Amino acid sequence: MSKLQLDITPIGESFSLKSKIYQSLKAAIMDMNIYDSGAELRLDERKLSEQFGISRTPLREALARLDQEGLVRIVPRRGIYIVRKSKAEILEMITVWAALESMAARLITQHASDEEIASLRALCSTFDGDAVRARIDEYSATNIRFHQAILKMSKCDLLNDLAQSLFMHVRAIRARTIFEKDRAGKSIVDHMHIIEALEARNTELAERLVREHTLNLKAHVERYVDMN
Amino acid sequence: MSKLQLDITPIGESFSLKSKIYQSLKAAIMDMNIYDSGAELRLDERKLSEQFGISRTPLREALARLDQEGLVRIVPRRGIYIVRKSKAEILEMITVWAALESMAARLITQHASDEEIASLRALCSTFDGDAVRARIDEYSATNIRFHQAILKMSKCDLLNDLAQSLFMHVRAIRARTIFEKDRAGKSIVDHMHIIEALEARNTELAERLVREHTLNLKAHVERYVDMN
DNA sequence: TCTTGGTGTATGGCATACCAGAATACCGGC
DNA sequence: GCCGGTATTCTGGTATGCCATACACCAAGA
Repeated sequence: MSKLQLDITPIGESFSLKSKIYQSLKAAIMDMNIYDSGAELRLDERKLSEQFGISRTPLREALARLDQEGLVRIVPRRGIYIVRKSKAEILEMITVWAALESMAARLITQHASDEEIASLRALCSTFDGDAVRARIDEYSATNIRFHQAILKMSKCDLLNDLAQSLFMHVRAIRARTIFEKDRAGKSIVDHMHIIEALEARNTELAERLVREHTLNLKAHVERYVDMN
Repeated sequence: MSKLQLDITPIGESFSLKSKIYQSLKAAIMDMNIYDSGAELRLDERKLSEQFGISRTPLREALARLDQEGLVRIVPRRGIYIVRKSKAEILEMITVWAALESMAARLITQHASDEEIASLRALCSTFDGDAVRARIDEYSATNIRFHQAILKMSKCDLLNDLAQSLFMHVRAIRARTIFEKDRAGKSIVDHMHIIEALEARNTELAERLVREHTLNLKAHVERYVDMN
């Protein structure tokens, strides 16, 4: 079947240099394990601009943006440093995450379709019992997708975007904590209960379960995670 | 009593040009009634840099920051425009605000001192009954301070900062809606109930009251505010 | 040996010049 | 008078160079 209409080009997006640099730097920082004690946390404008093969201006704009997002800190006439979040800051982020995601759950019970809610089961049912222990990393990815799906399903872009930007900072911690198998097992049970509450359109219960689930993570981090 | 020690200057902070420009522009945009149909929404880099008496570079950095915060939109090779938030976006902001402030209330019941909570009464008791109608603008300011005090009392900086950045966008709407005297009266009653719940350390109730109070504002805006 | 002053260097802040894409104005042909 | 094409201009993007400050190192004097 031949095309009857012009399939307009994917618009190419024509990314500017600064946005490409921004994404590249962000990815690089997030890939790097910044909580490793031997990590190099200092960045150099001129060296980076040389490595990227661009001038300092777009690089500076990208760095300024990362600075605003809290991934990097620019100290006038001192240097640019990758930020290592303190434990207190991580805990605050998890707290805010709890606020956002519980509101998302509330919205889902009011606005999402049954089909959408049902789709959450796919992000949960793949694992049960011992399967978790065997494929921890795979479970971890699914776990993350579950929470992101909830945020997205709220259909509130702002809620989703804010949570996303928080997640960026918390992901390293989250991945670390999930390794304790007790938490992984309990997590799946929590998720099932959350789905059931959403399906029952029980607004208050869904909100509470989501909040408690995340606040449990907070308590766990507070008690057991040592960040030097 | 004469000083026995040098009172070292508060270090002057030595704000950089870009941060000064940023604050100046931000204040200017917020002062301006951008929802007036006759408002000039276009900004010109070169003209602004001339008016400020600086070069384009720091100005651009300030604008980039405003762009990120959503106050301004930079369109490559087209222009820089002051953003007029859509009603949908305002509603999303109020929703997120509700999530944040209700979490703040929760934290207050757990961590704030009795004295702190009691101090909220000062932001509420000054007005009763007819006094509101007489001094609407004064009440409006107090009303705003009440909510900001709650956010701050949560002692969660992130929560406070995020809410603050949302508030910047919503303030114009908030000021407008408070003029209906029914809302002002009901608002005071709500505030009193919130304070009582906080004092009773009733976590769930305080959280719910705060959330409902803000979601009521959302419903009101959704129903009655016309933003063209 | 310790302190102090100076100098060199590294680094980000700022100014300026040029570039490329987009909108608009202008002009010629139909 | 209308349409299409070209030239000009307007605008943000990028490159580059100078400047001010913070720090390190070194030398001279107490």
